[in-house]
Amino acid sequence: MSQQAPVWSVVGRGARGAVTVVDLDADGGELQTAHLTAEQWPEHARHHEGAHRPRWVFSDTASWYPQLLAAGVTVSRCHDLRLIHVILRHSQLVEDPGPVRAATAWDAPIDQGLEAAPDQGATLFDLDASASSGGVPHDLEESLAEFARHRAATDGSADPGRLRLLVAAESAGALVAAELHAAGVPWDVAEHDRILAEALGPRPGTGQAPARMVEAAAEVRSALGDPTLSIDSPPKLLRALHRAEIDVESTSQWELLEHDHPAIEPLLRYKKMSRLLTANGWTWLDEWVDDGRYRPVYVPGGVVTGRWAASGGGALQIPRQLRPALRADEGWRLVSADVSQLEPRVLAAMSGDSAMAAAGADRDLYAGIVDAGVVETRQEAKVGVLGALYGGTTGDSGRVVPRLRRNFPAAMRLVDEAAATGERGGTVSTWLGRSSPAPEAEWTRAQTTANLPDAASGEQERARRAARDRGRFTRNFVVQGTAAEWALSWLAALRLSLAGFDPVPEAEQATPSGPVFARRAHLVFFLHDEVIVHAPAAQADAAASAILTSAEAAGRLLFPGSVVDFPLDLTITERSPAK
DNA sequence: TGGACGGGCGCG
DNA sequence: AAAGCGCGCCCGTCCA
Repeated sequence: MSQQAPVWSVVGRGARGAVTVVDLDADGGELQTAHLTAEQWPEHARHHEGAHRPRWVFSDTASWYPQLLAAGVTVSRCHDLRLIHVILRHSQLVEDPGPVRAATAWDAPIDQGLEAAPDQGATLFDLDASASSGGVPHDLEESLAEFARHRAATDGSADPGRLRLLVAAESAGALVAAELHAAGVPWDVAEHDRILAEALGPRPGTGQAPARMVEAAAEVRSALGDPTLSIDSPPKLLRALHRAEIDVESTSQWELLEHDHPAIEPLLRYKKMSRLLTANGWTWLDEWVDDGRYRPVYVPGGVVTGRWAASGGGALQIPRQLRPALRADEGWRLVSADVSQLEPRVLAAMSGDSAMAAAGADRDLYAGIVDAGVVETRQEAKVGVLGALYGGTTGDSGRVVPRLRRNFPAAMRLVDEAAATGERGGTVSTWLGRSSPAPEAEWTRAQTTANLPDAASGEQERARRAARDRGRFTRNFVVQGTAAEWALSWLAALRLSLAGFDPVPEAEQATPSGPVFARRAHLVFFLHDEVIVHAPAAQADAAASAILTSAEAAGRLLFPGSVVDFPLDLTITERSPAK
């Protein structure tokens, strides 16, 4: 009897760290089962991956995959039950009611337990079988049952094709997130220290402020005539500003900039330094950079729109100022790419707005809007488009949006309708079918009571404001969420492409003791619309091509037949420019 | 003492 | 210059 090749391999944990792998055929029929010890499991995975390339079904990729990576095993594809559950549970494309809608252990909070155990995934086998990390079940029976619910929900959905793309992209993202953490961003500690010293003065002793901050603080106190002022306390600072007759409502930099007073310049300088020191100073360096690698913890699906979040290390907020600290290893290159104006392009594609697509035909969509005669300046175009995406109503944005509405009717109709749906308390969905969360009970209650005949006017106003707030959220949700889907599709294609690169010889490895993919071009950073690949110099051009090809593939996959393209700004450097 | 919360600011 | 969306992190303040 010939052995049928598995399409899916469902992984589950048994007693005392044992692992069971059940292979399924395309219809979910069980083919064979392997019972393994914790020690046997990575080797089994390596062999199984090499022989069959199944789609691995993990209860939670963040719990399973780091161990494989630590053992030098990578996999091509997976299905992340935890992440996909969240999507299917809320998607408007999925039949309702249905088995996947029922409350189960798979509804566990998304980040529980992850923060406690971001490294190496040792937790999964340290815990006994009844416990769970990440809040979701890891045992085989639960995983098989949940996986069957996923397939039923997807197959029976209003659009199985789109949902399958979303499921694959989200799961690929989970693999990428684990691999990014394992790889780490090559980080030049000396350069980081140099930037800090240049901005703040040399590293001070424990409990001491850097010299240049001390100077700036003294200048502020002197200019405000308050020798003991604690500048870090906004209320105290505000009172001191008022005493000096600087009439501001807050201590934020943009408001301070409007005033002319000798205290303003040193104060802004102090704030800038304080921010750098507390967010990315020497303490951050000590805590987050180890052995020349910065390893933030990524949280796929951490944002309701489908964007990733980060937990610890502030991966989403590395200041441009520190970009030069990203430096390729000797003999390696950083291949960086970001998409020009991803969100408006996504809007043009999903709405089929041919005028907006035409405006984006060249690399700069904002310049295209100016060239089309819609607005006078690039700045107006940018502010207007952001206003359209975010729901801006005031200032320049409010003035320009009506012009966009006339010139890009299809695009504007899509976001305007998303906003109207949100204001009514309705649900909107991304292009591939991720749906917005239902309004909170308190929101609904406020809308209901505000509509009663005897509602107070203040109550009505509050309810209207809450409705508009929600409208801006749903307006942006469809675009931000679809952009996230494009970016995940880009990542998914790119990581598979890079996985096909040949390993470089031992002597040229970036991190000889690092994960297996560190021997060839590999992803080291991802931020919404931007990727950085760390590549041996000889593979840099090929990596750049892979990045471009993957972006084209993502566009075709999501928007087949669309004329909208997604141009990249791409650079190959040894050291990341500050931009 | 310790958690919740908001101001402020970095990123897209 | 921000505005209008989405985040995370640090700080000070408030309150139990």
